[in-house]
Amino acid sequence: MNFDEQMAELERGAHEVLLKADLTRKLARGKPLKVKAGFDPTAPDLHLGHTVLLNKMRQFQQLGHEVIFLIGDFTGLIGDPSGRNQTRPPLTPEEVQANARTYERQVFKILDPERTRVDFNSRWLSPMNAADFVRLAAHYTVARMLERDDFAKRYKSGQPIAIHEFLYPLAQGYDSVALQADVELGGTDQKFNLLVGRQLQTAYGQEPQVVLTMPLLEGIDGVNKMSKSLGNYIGIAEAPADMFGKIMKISDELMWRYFDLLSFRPLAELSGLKRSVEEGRNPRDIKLELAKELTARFHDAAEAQRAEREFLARVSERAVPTDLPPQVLQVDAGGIRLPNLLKAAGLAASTSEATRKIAEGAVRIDGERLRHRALVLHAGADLVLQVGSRRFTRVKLEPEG
RNA sequence: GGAGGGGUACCCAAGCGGCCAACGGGAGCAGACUGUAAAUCUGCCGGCUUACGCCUUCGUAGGUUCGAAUCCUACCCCCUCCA
Repeated sequence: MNFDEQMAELERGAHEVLLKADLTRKLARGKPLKVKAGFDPTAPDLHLGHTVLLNKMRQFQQLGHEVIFLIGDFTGLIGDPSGRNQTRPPLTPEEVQANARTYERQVFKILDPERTRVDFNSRWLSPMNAADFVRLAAHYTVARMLERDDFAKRYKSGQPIAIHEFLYPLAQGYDSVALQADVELGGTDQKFNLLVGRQLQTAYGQEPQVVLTMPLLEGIDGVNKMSKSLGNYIGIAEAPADMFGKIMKISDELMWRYFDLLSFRPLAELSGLKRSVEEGRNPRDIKLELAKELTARFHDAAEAQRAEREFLARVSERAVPTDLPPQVLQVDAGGIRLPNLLKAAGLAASTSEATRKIAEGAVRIDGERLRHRALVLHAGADLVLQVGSRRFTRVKLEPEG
């Protein structure tokens, strides 16, 4: 890969590169760069949104650079002011370690463990004393701090800004100093913090890092950024069938966004796919490719194949899945009424909801629609229950006792 | 420290003695449509009940009343303004 191709690859999908000239210069030296990205210590449950950044880190690795996966266990104590999350309960060292292990398990599906250094910023921030912090704070001005969007807004509208909130960008910026980072990656919402790093590095006599921001991935609703609390996420630890199904559920438009930010396919191939849809190819087939690629990444190719087959059978041909693990439920001699069974099987939150779903025609038994709410099932039955088109479960009824 | 405003279901938000399980919007779920979706239209959206009805819910605890989310008292919490 020549130099220009390398630059193009690194800029792919990026929202901004500051300064590009710095990156060019650093790369031109031909030495591996130290590439840093910070992660919150509290949320080890990664979803596809997080992987946008990881994918970029992976690219750097593939080009031979050193990636530092930095867990912000110290900054986690402060809490990034941009979030509305107020004061967080401090994590114990044991919790931080446990979360770190969870991270590693998930992250190495994308990153190369050989070329990843996992570090914790408490390593250099905890030993700092008050005087050290005063010296650090002296390198930045209030005026510059107030340039930050949310600070500016709050200041203007008279909303409180706690002093300690200023420490977050400073501490994060100091991480770059401590690591002597060449590049820091982050979401667009991190831009300010990343730039503080540049400033502080200069103040500490270092060459400033390159800041590369990645866009925030929209969740499966296609509107809000992907987040667990909004429930519009696809977790990377989800079962193949769930992951596949969720990806297939996104809109055609959003699909291209996912291709850009999540797929490892070369740009040329993507434009080929786009063209083929414009020429009349069914977008569904392209979406299947995306679902397969991502499912294979977090599981494996065989599982992805299987998920695809099941998806096609279930959704396109409306078939009932064949090899569901049965749930065994005990019923007494009088049997169990359908709404209660749906609740017991976990397909409805309450019998009231189950009753409604039956009335709506959403409930099927062995693929057959059923509108009879008073139906009673007895021990010995072995059937597949279904609510809507996607939720299935197989139950076996056994006599009580 | 003083003055005022407010806490309603997953979220926003009406209601201000009975017609309130509580308007409306969003989210969600389902049905129709489809290319799987999206968009659109329709329905549902507290729990229990073989449907007759019953039970719990409007910050918390009491009270007034035949009857309260709505009135009274105390308490808790949030916000705004002034100092």
